[in-house]
Amino acid sequence: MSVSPPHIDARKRQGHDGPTDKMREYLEVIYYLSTRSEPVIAARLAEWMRVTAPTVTNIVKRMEEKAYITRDARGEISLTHEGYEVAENVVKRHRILERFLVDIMGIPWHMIHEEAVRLEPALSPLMEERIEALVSDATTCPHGNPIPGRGVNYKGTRRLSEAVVGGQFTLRRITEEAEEDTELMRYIQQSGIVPGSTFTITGSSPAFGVTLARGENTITVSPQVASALWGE
Amino acid sequence: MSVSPPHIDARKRQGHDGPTDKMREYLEVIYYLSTRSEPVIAARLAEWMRVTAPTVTNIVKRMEEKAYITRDARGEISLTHEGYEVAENVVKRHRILERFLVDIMGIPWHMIHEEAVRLEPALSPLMEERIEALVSDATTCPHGNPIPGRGVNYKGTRRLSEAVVGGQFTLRRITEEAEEDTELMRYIQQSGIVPGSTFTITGSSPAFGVTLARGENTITVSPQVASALWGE
DNA sequence: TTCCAGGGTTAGTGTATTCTAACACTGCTT
DNA sequence: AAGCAGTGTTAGAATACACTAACCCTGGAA
Repeated sequence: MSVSPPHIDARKRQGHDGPTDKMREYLEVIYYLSTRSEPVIAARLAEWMRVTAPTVTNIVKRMEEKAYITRDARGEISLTHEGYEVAENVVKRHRILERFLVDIMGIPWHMIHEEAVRLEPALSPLMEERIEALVSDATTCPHGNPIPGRGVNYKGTRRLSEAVVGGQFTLRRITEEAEEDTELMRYIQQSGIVPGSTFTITGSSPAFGVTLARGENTITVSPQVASALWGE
Repeated sequence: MSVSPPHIDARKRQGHDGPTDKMREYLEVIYYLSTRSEPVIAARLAEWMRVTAPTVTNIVKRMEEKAYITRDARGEISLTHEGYEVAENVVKRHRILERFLVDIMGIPWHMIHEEAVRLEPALSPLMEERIEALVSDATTCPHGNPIPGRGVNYKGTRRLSEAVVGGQFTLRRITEEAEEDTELMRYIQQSGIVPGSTFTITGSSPAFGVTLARGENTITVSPQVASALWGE
C-alpha cells in the first residue's frame, strides 16, 4: 500500500541536532539544582538520575560538546544560554503537565511527578498546546512551583528549616527533591502540608527537624523535608 | 538529601523480562497485518516501521527467541499466545487513547493516530486506568476500529473496493494503514467519509477506484483507499 | 605525615536499535 | 537459459546509554 507511516522516532530526529531525551532530563535536573544554593556537580546528577559516576561523565561530556553546559576548573556545571532555554522549556512542560494530571486526569497528588517525568518526552507541540489550553489559568504546579513565564516567583520565600520558632509559616512550594519521593509526598499531603496552608512553628532543631502546629494538629518533619519546603 | 528519585527507565526494566517498547510496536503492527488477509512477512514490517530489512531480521530474531512470534518455512510470521496477549493489549491502549485524544483533549481527528503512537509507550497502568475511565462508554476508536474486549467486531463487513456498484455502503471502520497517512485522513474527513455515514456506490474499478455519492456530493477514492475502508 | 572520603576520569563491556554493503534464494519473464 | 524483482540473511559499523574495574586528585582527620 502506498500510504506510509509517519512514525516519529526520537532517536532518528536526534542525529546531529537537538538534545536527546536524556540530555533534556539532565538539563532539567541541572535547572532544579541551580535554582537552589548547592553546587551543581556530577556527583549530584548521578544521585538524581540514579546512575553511576562514569555515566554522568559521559553525558556531561556530550552536553558540553553540544554547548548546553560549561564547566569551571573545579568541575562545577553551569547552563549556557542555549541549555537554559532547553531546561526552562522542559520545566515548564513538566509543571503544566502536573497541573493537568491533577485537574483534568484526577491523578493522586503524590504520584504526578513520576507520571510527568514519564509522559513529558512523549508530548508533541500539539499536545503541549492543548494541555496548556486546558489549564491556562494555572501559575504554579500543584506543588506550588512556578510555571516559567507566568509571572510567579516567590522571591521572598525561605526554607522551613530556616524559619524562626514561634513565628508563622505559610507554605508556598515543595521543591523537586521532595517531589521525587512518592511516600514522602503522600505523608505530606495527608498531614495537610499543602501549598497555601499556614502553620505556627513550635520547634526547630537541625538534628530533629521542625515542629508545626495548625489548629489541634502537630506535625514534625525531618530536617531534610524541612529544607525542601519553602514559604514565608 | 535522602529522598531519591523513582525514575522509571524503560530500558532498565527490560533487562531480561518483557518485550522492549520497540518489540511492542512491532507486535502491534503484526496484529494489524494479521487481522487482514495479507501474509505477515518481514518486508511488510520494514515498510510499516520505515526501517531497512536487516533491522527487521534482527528484531524478528529477538522476538522469536523471546517466543512472542513463530515463523514458518517461508518466513511468515505468526503471533504466539504470549505475543498475541501483548499485541492486543497495545492495540487496546492505542484505540482507547485515540478516543481520549478526540473526546477529552480535542486533538483533530486526522492527527490522533500519530499522537497515540507517540504517547502509548509512556502510559503507566494508572494513566491507562484513568483514561479508560474517562472514555468508558466507547467501544471503538474514532476511526471505527473496535476496542478489544468491548464486544464489537463488525464481522459482516467487507472492503469498499469489493462493494457492488449501485448498492449502499455504510462505513464502519478505517483500517490502520490509512490511519497512518495524516494527509489522507484529513481528506477523508473533509469529504465526510467518517464511520457511520452511508453512501451510494456509483462506480467501481480496480484501476480508478470507487466513486461514492451522498446527497449532492460525489467523491472518488483511489483503489488503495477503497481497500482500507470497511463497511456493509 | 599518612590515609581515607569524596569526586572525577579512563578503559573496556553490554544491550537495543539502527544503518550500509554484500550475498543468496525463489520465481517469474523474456 | 539468463536475468531481474522481491525477499531475506550475514557481516560490520555507529550511536546512545548504561555498567564494572581501576586509577587519579584534593583536602581534611588521625
